[in-house]
Amino acid sequence: MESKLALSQLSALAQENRLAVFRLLVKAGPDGLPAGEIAVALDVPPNTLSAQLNILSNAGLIEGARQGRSIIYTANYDAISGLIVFLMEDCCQGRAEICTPIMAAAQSACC
Amino acid sequence: MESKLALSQLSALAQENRLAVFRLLVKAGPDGLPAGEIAVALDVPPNTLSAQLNILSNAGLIEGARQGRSIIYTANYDAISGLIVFLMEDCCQGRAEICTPIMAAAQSACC
DNA sequence: TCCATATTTCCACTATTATGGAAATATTGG
DNA sequence: CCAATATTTCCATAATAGTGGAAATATGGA
Repeated sequence: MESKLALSQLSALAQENRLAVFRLLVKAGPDGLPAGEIAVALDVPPNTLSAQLNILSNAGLIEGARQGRSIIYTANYDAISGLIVFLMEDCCQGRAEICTPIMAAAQSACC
Repeated sequence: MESKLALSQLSALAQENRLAVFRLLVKAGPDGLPAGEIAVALDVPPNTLSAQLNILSNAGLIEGARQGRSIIYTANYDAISGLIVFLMEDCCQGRAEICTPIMAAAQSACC
């Protein structure tokens, strides 16, 4: 069931620190950030952050890769794309006037 | 703080029944559905559903309007638009190659 | 006014989630 | 091998969210 994934992603994002982590990583781009820097940036103890990174990672929203002593986390752009598609997919059953302004707003916010 | 609203919307959507309610109302379109029909469709007791509708409504994702004995709920398309914008807004700081495929996927899922 | 219908509010109980101290694991350099 | 650094896992406690029975409120019709 596809909605299980969407649900886990929404749950993962539905928490202040995790939403901040995700947005930080989205901003950081493909290079990502090490866990320690995220912890400092958000002022969260490393073990607490670790649990939160794990939740985001299990939901597929971020990915971690060890690089030396650090673990570098990056946003998974495909996942957020999939989530947006899931939220939108039944939005315009023949009524393009409903969804066109939504896409236009997203488009202009992005590029 | 704009993220408070986004957080309440993500929390509202991060629950099986509420996500189902929201998607049902998105599909139902501008005419919406009465609370009772939603309760039957999702097989949830009316008082439980009422609490869930309230959470979605407080987050601004749906709106209820009394019509006779029923209360008709409709999806708030502006709210979901705003949430998508919030999740996307810092996604491409000069790197259009990151966000373009995301928007393209959303576009094709929608219209 | 009285009754049936539709939905909500109140409230207590249960379940899930968040948090961070302490200890464990992994890596690099000396 | 040992010490330092980076991060995670384990675990117990605290906080938040979900659930539905029972009663309350709102509306429309006889």
